[in-house]
Amino acid sequence: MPRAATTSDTFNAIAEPRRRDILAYLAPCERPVGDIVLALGLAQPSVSKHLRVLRDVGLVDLRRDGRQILYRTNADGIRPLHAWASGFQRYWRRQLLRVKERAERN
Amino acid sequence: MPRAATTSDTFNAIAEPRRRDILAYLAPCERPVGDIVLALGLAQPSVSKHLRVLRDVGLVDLRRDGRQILYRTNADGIRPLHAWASGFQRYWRRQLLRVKERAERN
DNA sequence: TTGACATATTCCTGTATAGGAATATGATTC
DNA sequence: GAATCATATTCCTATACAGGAATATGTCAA
Repeated sequence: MPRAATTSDTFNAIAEPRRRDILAYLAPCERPVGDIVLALGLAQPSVSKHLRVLRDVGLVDLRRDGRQILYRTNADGIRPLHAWASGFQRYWRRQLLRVKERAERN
Repeated sequence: MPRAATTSDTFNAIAEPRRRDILAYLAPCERPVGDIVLALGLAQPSVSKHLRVLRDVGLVDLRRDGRQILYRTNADGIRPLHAWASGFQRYWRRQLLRVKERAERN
């Protein structure tokens, strides 16, 4: 079996560096596709396809405005990722504590 | 071009659900490979290969103990992921604030 | 309606897998 | 050293996919 489908898994969606770039670019405020194309220097179809994936997993929302389509990040979509990473924090603390203790013992 | 290599990118490494399972299992304390195999019900070669990837991107460390090899999560390896996700938090707050304001206005 | 603009969707291809099976490496005990 | 236990590494195959090119869809203006 190959890798899991990007469309079904948020983690796979953000595995692609360009999609992370797009998310970062959209984070401050919503933008039309054309702006993303110019800002990141990617081909328009490529951007559209990445946006499609991000949309399928709920990482971005869109809204039509005349000829343009404005995209924006979706807080709820990103939250699970943050939650997952945060879940390890208490273990990090424990690890850091251990390191500290070892240092003090010597 | 296909997706980026799992070995070069932390995000790709955690894109695989089984690797996330392994990380979660290792988070509380270090474990030999055999324990992971039993706990997650995966084939031994499969686990070894996943551990290889996790190791290459610095998400886990290992230590030999006789015949066994004990693996443990590496806090420093996971921190960048958490940092990335956290970077969006201030925008989430802004979004949540907007939602709240709209609600109060109505 | 015709054209121009903005974005989305095929179609095609090379590539990096993930899993299974078989095998190799390494360490321990007798 | 031989047998055994624990883990790693090939080799093979099917598959999802990212990018490029071409095309389709949808919207506005004249």
